[in-house]
Amino acid sequence: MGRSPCCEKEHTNKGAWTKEEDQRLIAYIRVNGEGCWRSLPKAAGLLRCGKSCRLRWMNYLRPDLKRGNFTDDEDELIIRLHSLLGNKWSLIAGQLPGRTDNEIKNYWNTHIKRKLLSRGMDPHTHRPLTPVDGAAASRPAHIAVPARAAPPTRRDEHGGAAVPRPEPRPVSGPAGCRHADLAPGLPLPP
DNA sequence: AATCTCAGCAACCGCGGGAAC
DNA sequence: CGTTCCCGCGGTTGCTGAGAT
Repeated sequence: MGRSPCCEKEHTNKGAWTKEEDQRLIAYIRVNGEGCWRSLPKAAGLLRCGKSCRLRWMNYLRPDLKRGNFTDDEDELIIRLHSLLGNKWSLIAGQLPGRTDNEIKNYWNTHIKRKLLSRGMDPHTHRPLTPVDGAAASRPAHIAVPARAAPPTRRDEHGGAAVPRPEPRPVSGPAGCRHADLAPGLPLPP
């Protein structure tokens, strides 16, 4: 019943991606487009599970990714969307072209949380932390406000897995797979 | 100069929804 | 109609490098 036999998890690599793996994945998707992640690794000659390939492509290799510091506008938009949607990172990412849910999630946890706390706002409820005045006064002691200048350190190397960003290039749609792309966008409230 | 601490980020894990048999 | 499987999402982990001591 059901479908054909499923993904064998043995004989798959884990951890950081190598340049060669990246290039194989890019090359395959350039030709065949996104989608059918389960069969992709085998077809592309990768010893990875489809899930891992999808993640790598979506979060790092996609040509339309921005890969840079978030602007103040983006910050504010993320904060606003988070107050409306909660931790629906994929929905929030849908409103920020070139940004991924994983990137936004990481950015939220490392930067925006602190930003809100320094304003005296609860990052979860988006309400003032306590009735008492002053942001710093109400900040929990264990939560540090930007301890460092937080320079825009974008480690393009991670375990030697980084690869030069591929030049932007339209990718053909899912080749025969059922799922559609993420909905184009949510109507933003006034 | 060496060591320690912590921020930042890529990648993994587990689960739920929904489509394919 | 029930079962199986794929896809995508959110949460978490672990590694790396920069700053502090």
